[in-house]
Amino acid sequence: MEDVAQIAGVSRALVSLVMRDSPRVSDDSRQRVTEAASKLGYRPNLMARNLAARKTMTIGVLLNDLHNPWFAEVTDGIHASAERHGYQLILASGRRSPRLESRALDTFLASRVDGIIVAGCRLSSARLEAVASEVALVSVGRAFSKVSFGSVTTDDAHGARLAVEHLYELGHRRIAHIDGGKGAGAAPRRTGYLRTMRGLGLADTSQVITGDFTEESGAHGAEKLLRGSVLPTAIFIANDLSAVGAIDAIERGGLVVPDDVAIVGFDNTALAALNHIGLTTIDQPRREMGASAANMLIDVLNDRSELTDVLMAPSLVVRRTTARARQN
Amino acid sequence: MEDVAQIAGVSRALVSLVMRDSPRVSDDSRQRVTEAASKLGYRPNLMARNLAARKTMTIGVLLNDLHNPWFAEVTDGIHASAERHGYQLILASGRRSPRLESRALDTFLASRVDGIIVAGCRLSSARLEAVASEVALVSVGRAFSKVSFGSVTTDDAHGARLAVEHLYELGHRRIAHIDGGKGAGAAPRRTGYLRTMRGLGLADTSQVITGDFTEESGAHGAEKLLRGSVLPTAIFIANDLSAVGAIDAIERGGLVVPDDVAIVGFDNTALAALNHIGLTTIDQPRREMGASAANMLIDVLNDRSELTDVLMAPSLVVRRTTARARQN
DNA sequence: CCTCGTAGTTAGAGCGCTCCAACTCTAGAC
DNA sequence: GTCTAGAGTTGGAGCGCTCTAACTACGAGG
Repeated sequence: MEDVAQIAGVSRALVSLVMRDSPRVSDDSRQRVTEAASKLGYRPNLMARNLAARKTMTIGVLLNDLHNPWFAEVTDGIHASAERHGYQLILASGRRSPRLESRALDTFLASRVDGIIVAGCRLSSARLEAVASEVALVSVGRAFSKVSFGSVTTDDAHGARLAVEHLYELGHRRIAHIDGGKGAGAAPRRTGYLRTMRGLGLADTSQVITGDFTEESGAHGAEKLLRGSVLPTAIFIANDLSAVGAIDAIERGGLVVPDDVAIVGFDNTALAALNHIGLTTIDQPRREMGASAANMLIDVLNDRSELTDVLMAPSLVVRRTTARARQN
Repeated sequence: MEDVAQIAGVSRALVSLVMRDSPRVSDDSRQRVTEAASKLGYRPNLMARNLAARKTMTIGVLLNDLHNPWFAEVTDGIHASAERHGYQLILASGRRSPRLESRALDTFLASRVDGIIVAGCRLSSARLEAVASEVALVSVGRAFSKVSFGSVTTDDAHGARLAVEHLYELGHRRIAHIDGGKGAGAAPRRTGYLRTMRGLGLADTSQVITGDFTEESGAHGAEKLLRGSVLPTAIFIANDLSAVGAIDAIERGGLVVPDDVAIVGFDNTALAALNHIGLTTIDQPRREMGASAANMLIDVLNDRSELTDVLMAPSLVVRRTTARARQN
């Protein structure tokens, strides 16, 4: 920086101003500095800058699992919002391990990020609260009750309701559910299903099979249903991956989707959209969730608002795995 | 840090040594410092540390597309190796845009990362070379000829050969190829296909349809083949996603996979492994590629070796979209 | 009893930047 | 011609750490 200043014939402070795009620099000086900088291949040192400025303009984003496209889309939303407001992103993957997640958060804190967004985080409420006491934090995809950080989640119960009502309107009455066990969002989807069934007067035909969001659990769940005495005419399944497993099991069992059994998934991942699969499913506005989380965080960082809990509305996406129920 | 030193009754420098796990500290002092630190909630400032130490022990990882699971697995490999050697990772997503990729690299340089790994990067050789002149760089998934940085890639041509030979051994003779156009790795896969066909004396029945690695292009390619006068009995397709599109088109055309047309994909993504799809494909050792790239980089950073070009061996994964050719 | 080596510790000079207060220099108002 | 405002610029004091070289004990060796 010193050298750039010397070549441009100005002071170090002026170079700093130019580098930060300050408006209080004459065009003449600006150009001289810019030229000197590029001639020397000078590039401001971010660490020194952040250290001196006492802020980093970066947001730490902790992704639970890079393998799940859900996170990619949430990140897209975060990215868009952060970029618009001039914030940098630094990503870290927890690789499904709470230990790694915790360590990544420590790194964020040590790097003095201005704020943190955790997506699908498995960490305990207490741990997150400890982190949130040092820096603003927003959780997306998982809600926490009365805590010191914000959250953005989908209304899973409502999504379940959309799925069941869609099937009901198609004439289905025996609607089963393969759930996601203890996974994130599984509980509200399950209770949403049960409550809607009850509301429609179908309480006595409702049936929940335990699953765990994997393809295999979907297949097992479907097989279990196929073996039952009364076959359901439709199955609402807690996520797309499980739904694909279920479809597979059903077809192997010699039945046809959607003619014999209609299927509704959850998440609307790219998987569901594949033509070969064409899964009817419940969409979560993932990009918007990411953007909303980032906006909330940035607003808080600039003292424009408080951290809150945002609930997003899911929506039904009809494809080819649901059809009108046959008379039977 | 000053406060911690005071409470522990030692000097600032000693606190620094304790924080860095230096062995030249007595157990007594170490404990006193540790206690004082946790009492004060003190956490070393990474920026200040890196600034003073003139190294960051972090590797910047540029991922081209978070949506593609290929990158997640490569990252897993990088992560494992980096962790073992005490390096941090900072991830950035280029979101398929060369502009964003370039900007992410600038951020890495400004952050003074010790090294950079780019995965599936779309940037020009010249741009990467400019970056590589400032800091060690390794490219994974895309090879460059005689340049100043390392690379780790799969032997795509060999993979293509495995695919074609597999089909040949099953009795197929009319084997078409739907390629990946200008995408990364598409060219060697195409030439590998052509060369193998020629080697097997099938030059006159070889046929290349242009694609672009998307599902749609696979479907279009298959439709084009279906409209042809002589239907191939097998198709080798440049990646799994396109292969799924092709299967879809073939089934919509009233034909059966693999009985009427056998299909081989490339990449062995999770998609291929789905039971509902069961795609025969060519596997790339993605984790190993990531680990290899990280190892190479770290070795170079510690002056243990030079940057080189590593070629990984792909392998055939047989599932249910290939079968013995019918007599016809 | 006096060196000598070693483990443990320390002061102080940076690392490369931002920010503040103060300064200089026009140009317009009177 | 003086005064003032504001634009443009400057020096210097940090930001929170590491690192070097030097210093202090303290027991072993002569």
